[in-house]
Amino acid sequence: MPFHSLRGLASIADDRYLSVMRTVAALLYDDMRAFDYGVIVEIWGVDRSDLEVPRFELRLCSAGARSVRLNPSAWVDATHDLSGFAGADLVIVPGRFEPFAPVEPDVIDTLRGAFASGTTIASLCSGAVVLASAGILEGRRAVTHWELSERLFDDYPGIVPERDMLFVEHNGVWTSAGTASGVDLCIELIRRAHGSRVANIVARCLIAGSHRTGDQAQFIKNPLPSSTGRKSIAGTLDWARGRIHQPLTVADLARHAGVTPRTFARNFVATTGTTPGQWLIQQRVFEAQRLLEATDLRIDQIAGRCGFGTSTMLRRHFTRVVGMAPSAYRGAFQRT
DNA sequence: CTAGGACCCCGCCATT
DNA sequence: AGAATGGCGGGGTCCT
Repeated sequence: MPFHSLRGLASIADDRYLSVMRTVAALLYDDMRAFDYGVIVEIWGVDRSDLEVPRFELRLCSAGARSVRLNPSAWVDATHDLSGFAGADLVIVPGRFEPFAPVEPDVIDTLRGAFASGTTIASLCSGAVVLASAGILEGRRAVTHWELSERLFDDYPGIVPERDMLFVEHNGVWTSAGTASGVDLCIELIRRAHGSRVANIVARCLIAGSHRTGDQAQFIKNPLPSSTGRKSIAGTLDWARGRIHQPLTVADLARHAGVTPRTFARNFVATTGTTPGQWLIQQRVFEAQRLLEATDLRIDQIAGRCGFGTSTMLRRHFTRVVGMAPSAYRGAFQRT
């Protein structure tokens, strides 16, 4: 199965391109989080070509190609030294348990070089500190684990701080809040490069929720569906997804749930981490992605079927959420 | 692109 | 008291 080429498609607000992404270089260094290592290997290191997922070349790069010590304790062998960053489509920097400990100058230089050459760069958890110390986050929106936010943003005032996000992208640089949200970030990277169909397959393999978007809060007060109301939030979400082609409003959802809009919105945020209106838009965009990939419907027909009244509305929200226009998305990902 | 009306979101407070 | 709810206002976003 050929790779879809994204060359020539602009990422958000920048001329940096998310290229085809088949070579992924991960930084290995001492004290790195075993979980982050696991995420990287699980996402890009497992051959799922039998499920029509592109095969990736995963390079595990450390200074001098030395073995590194994971935390909690394990040793991992590198496959490349730092020259493995060259020519990669994505460089990914995992977190450490001592995030502010100094990093070898070679690593910083190599990261800067990769960034300067236009490579997409992503950090997991406290890996954002390494990006910051390389100057890569200067002037960019970034997020990190909530326990590190204050110090990171104090130490590097040039960063545009984001706090209530799971992950964020700014001009080809991606940062994620930590641990589990790294999975969400990695799946989103795959979605951008290979489409939501492939991303959903990978998410399914990981038994991960494939629809956690970056703009959700890091804290979800009540992660289990509350059944205290007449009908659960989850039930209302299913109901709404089943009629996403209709012009639903937040008031409609509240009515279905049997509570006032104020209470509904409050419970909704506590349960899902996002607001009802944003969730609706997100669901409509998901449906639009599905239709763009799987059908030949015109853009205005798709707008009607996913609940956007007009193609203008579809284009506006789609571009904001996905990072490219609907037509470009179809050109890259439509199954023929 | 702009305008203005509808809708959404959130803090605040009273009520249950 | 403490928790959950619902009403209200205004500032922001969305939509026609």
